[in-house]
Amino acid sequence: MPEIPEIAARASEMNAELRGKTILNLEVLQPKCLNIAAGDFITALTGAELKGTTYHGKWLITETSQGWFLLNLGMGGEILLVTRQTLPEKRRIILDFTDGSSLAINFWWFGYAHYMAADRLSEHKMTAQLGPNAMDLDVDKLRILIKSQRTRLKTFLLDQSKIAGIGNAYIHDILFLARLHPLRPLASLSEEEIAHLYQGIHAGLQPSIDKGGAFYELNLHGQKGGFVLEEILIGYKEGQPCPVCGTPIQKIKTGSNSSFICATCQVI
DNA sequence: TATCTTGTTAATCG
DNA sequence: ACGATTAACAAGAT
Repeated sequence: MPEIPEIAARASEMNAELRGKTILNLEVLQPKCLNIAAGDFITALTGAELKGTTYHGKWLITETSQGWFLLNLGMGGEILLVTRQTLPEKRRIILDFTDGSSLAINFWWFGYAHYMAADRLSEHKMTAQLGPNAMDLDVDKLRILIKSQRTRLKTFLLDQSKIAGIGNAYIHDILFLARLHPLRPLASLSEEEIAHLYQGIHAGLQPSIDKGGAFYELNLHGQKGGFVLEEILIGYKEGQPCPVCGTPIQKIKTGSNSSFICATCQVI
């Protein structure tokens, strides 16, 4: 479940370690994750030199000498810098570089590997529709976004077209830190509560950003992120005591997904 | 075996 | 048009 902390770490690693590598050839083991035919994808990127990598929401965006390479790891996956001799068992796309290294990309379930021509990045719908990165929002922009919506808080935070990069893993702690219930109607939030939400987004994401993402995702060298289970406050801790008041943490249904809350600290 | 899970889009209904 | 809900899609763990 890569969200902002994991994606930011991957972008930084790719930016530092892949820049300057030239693609010798590509192997596509799962054509359905592409946005164009596999043959066209391979033709487009063969011979391309990788440049910088940035991210927008859950998308990794790499500039190459022959256009854009965009990756979305979906519900989780690995981007491993290996060689043909050390290929991981699970891979869906492989980029072989002229220096003998290879990039093996896997999604554990859904994911996307897209190509856009150099002058057509703005036509890539899935990234063009994204809102600002969660950590780039200031409290005034957040207030304006909230005023224009009438849904519930959790739905809003997960809507990538409003705020990009928050997923259903970090959101439990973000809402707990803000002392807000996931089902709160947006329109009922006070100015003070919006300020708490802003602080919750930062306080919930920053520790993991500082540690290269969560333990359940791997970096380019197969090492786990430094943000460990013990640092998660209430997410996935059903039945354990709330760290603030001791009330057992509850798992509740919020629409089609689940949320972990402290029913004492987070009142609707 | 049946159910659950991290993402995103599309279709539908009110 | 908007919000809510559901299904679908390429798996894997329990």
